[in-house]
This record gives sequence, C-alpha cells and structure tokens, in this order.
Amino acid sequence: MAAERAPRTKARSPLNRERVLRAAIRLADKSGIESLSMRKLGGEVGVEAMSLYNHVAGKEDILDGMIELIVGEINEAVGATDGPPDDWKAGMRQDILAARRVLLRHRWAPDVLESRNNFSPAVMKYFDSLIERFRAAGFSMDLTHHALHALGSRALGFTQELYDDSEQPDADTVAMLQQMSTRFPNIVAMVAEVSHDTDTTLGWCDDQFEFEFALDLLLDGLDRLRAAR
Amino acid sequence: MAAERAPRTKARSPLNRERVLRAAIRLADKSGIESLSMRKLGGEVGVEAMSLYNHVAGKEDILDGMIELIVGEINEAVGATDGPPDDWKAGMRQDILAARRVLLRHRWAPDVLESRNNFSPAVMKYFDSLIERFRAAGFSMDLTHHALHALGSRALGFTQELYDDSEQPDADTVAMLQQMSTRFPNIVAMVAEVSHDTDTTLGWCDDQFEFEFALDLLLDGLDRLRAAR
DNA sequence: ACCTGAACACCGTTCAAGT
DNA sequence: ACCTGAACACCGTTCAAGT
Repeated sequence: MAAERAPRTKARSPLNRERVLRAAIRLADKSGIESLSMRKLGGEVGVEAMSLYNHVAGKEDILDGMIELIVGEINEAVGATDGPPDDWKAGMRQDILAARRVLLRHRWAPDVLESRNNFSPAVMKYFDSLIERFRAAGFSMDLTHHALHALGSRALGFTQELYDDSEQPDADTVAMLQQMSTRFPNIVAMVAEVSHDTDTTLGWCDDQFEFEFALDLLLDGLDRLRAAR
Repeated sequence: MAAERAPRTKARSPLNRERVLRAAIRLADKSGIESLSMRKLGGEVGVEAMSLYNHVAGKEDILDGMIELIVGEINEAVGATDGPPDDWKAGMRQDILAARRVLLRHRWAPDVLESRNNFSPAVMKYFDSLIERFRAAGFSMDLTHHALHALGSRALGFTQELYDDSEQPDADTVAMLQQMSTRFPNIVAMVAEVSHDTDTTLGWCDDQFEFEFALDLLLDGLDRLRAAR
C-alpha cells in the first residue's frame, strides 16, 4: 500500500541459486567449461568467489545444477514433439535429434554429463520417458535395458568424438601426419576419398550426418530384435 | 675392458622419458588420473617436479605419452590374434575385445583418450589396421568411414558410460531416488525387473555383456549395409 | 646435462570478521 | 542473512642458480 514506487524494477535482483547457475551457463557457453572458475563466476555476478557458497554447495553442485537446467530445456523440447505414436522409430529419432539441438547450443554439456553420475530429476525424467516409449513399442524390459546401454550418450543426443574438428592440429601434428603417409596408407586413402572440400587435414566429417547414420543403424537393429521377439 | 665391475646393475637407472611415463601409468593405475600431478609424479621417481621438464615437455606431453604406450600394448594384443580372415565380423570382434581387455587394466585411459585428439603413431596404426580390415571385407571407403564414426570409442574397446557403477551414490542420492519412485515409474520397474542380485540401487549392469551386445548390434547392422552394397 | 628452490599465476575451499 | 579479505592447500610452469 505505502511506497508504490516500483518494487518490481529493482536495479539488480538479489543473488540466488538460479542466477548463479544461469551465469555459469552463460560463462561456459562463451568461454568453455575449462574457464569456469569460482573466482570468474563471482566476477560475472558482481560478487567475490566466497559469496557463491551462500547459494550453492560448491563447484560440483554448480555443475550438477547447470546440467539440470540444460536437460530441463531438453525435456521441454522433447515434450513438444509428440506426433503419431504409430512409428516408434520415427518418434524416438525426432526426440533424440531435438535433444541434440539443445546440446549443440551448449558445447560443454556433453563433457560435464559424462563426468558425473546423473541422478538429477531432469535426467531421470528424460530416461523415464524413453523407457516408456520403448515399452509402448513392444520392447521387453530386458531389451529396453540393453537398448539404453547400446544408445549410451546418443540417447541424450550426443557422442563423445575421439577426434574433434573444432580444434585444429598444430604445426607439429600436421608435419608428423604428412611424414606418416607411407606408414598409414589406409588412413591416407580414406581421407583422400572421403573428404569433400579442399581442407585436407581435418574438418571433413559431417558430424550431424554421422550422428544420424549411427542412430539409424542402432534403431534399425533394435527394431529387428524387437520384431524377432 | 677396465673396471668390469657390473656397469649393468646400476642402483638406479638414470631418469628418462620412458621411465617418467611408466611411473605416470603406475601412479594412474593405482590412484586414478585425477591424482596424477607433476609433484606426485616427481616423488614417484625420486626427483623434484621441476626436473621432469628435462625429459617431457609438460603434463600434456605426459598424457600423450601414456596413451601412446597403452595403445602400443593394444596393438601387440591385436596383432597376436589374426585367425582366419573368412569372417570379418568374428575377426574384428576378437580384436576389439582384446583392446578392451588392455583398457580394463588401465581404467583412466578412456578418459584421457576422449580428452584429446589422438594423432599418435600407435593410435594411427590401430585405425589404419581397422580400415584395412573393413576394406578387405568389401566395405566401400564411404561405408568404412561411417562405420568408424558409428563404432566411435567402441572401436578401441571402451564406452564412456553415463552411469558408473564403481562409485556408489551417496546417502542423499539414495534418499532422493527412493523419494522419486512414484515420479519415475518406468525406471523403477526396469531396475526391479532387470536387476539380478540383491543389490538394489546400482552395480546391476553387466558392462561386458552390454558392451558385446551393442558391438554385435553395430557389426550386424554394418554387415547388412555392406551386403546391400 | 641434469637437478633444485623460490616464485608466479592460478585453483577450490575454510574461517573469522564484518554489516 | 549475506558478503568480504586473508589464508590454506593445492595446481602447472618459469627461471635463475647450482653442480
């Protein structure tokens, strides 16, 4: 009643867990997960590093919280796309690719997901829905369980690649590779034949195509096992 | 000629790159990769941390060198098992499972492998042989390339699991999981039906079985694509 | 040629002290 | 209730100094 003057437009909302986590995600999106430190994160929200401990338990808690928010995003994206359930493969494919699109906006998330055991509600909900899908399609519990292991991180929309196009090999590596041409003729032949553009050393793999290729390979195989009872 | 007295049995061989890397592997095998620091590694070989820089370029170089030695082990194990090449699936399966047995003795190796681009000679040789196998079995270059992506880290004998049985969930996590039973009925049902032993929470997955299940799923699928030309 | 001690620029986290 | 400064116990790495 008294002092109506804009309590909504406070110059800066007070610090809380959510704001800390949002800032952590912003920082990781921008500079990579390796440059996410308590001191830098404190700077991002305008506070000393030690003050963060008033809102989160520690760095592990921050990483867990970041994942929780990202997978929350995934769950929303997945929930939005429930088409006709007549084709289980098409439906699951659609969901997994939707999850992938979210993760492509947060390149650090796969690394963090793989570095910890994921028992957060959001991740549990995602897998619970996935199991439900398999069951509805006629998969036995055993086969559903094997299917989840076979899909692995692909169930969440990502694969941890052994070779990363994004970071270019340094000069030493390039020189070594050229020297090795005679020792590894099959690799050289494959790169030569498969690479499309003029860039000869790396960046010649279409990650999205390869992801879908392997995903379809697995879904087709699983469907065959399902049909075989 | 002079002083025949045992120059072979020197009390301690002088430090060199190989001894540093062997010590690093020993330390990682024993205590995990996260406790491999320059100072501890120096202690392991009886020298201050700073002296290590006389033999290796830095920590990244040490990690690369460790991988090089481990994959060298894999190449030996794989080379030993060349049976009849009439069945490409059986041969490749045998090789990949041999690689897996080496990695199971060095549990830190998968993490390190995934954390860097692997252009070391040993890794190149491994993949060169794998490509050769695919080609000999009649795979096109394109399909070989897709096959390598589809196998991913499984080609080297490991998968990065999203859930790790080895580290037990803490009390908080267990409590939370029990609370969640009603929210995630499908997960609860799957765990209940699939778990064999009395241990209800975790450790109920047979990693080796799941690895072989997914490997066979992929190899069967690839064989079908090969036969379809 | 190899090793050392001190130092630098970072970490995550604890704690007593402020308001 | 929230924030701070100093401190602790660690990192990887550089550098001048020793032998």
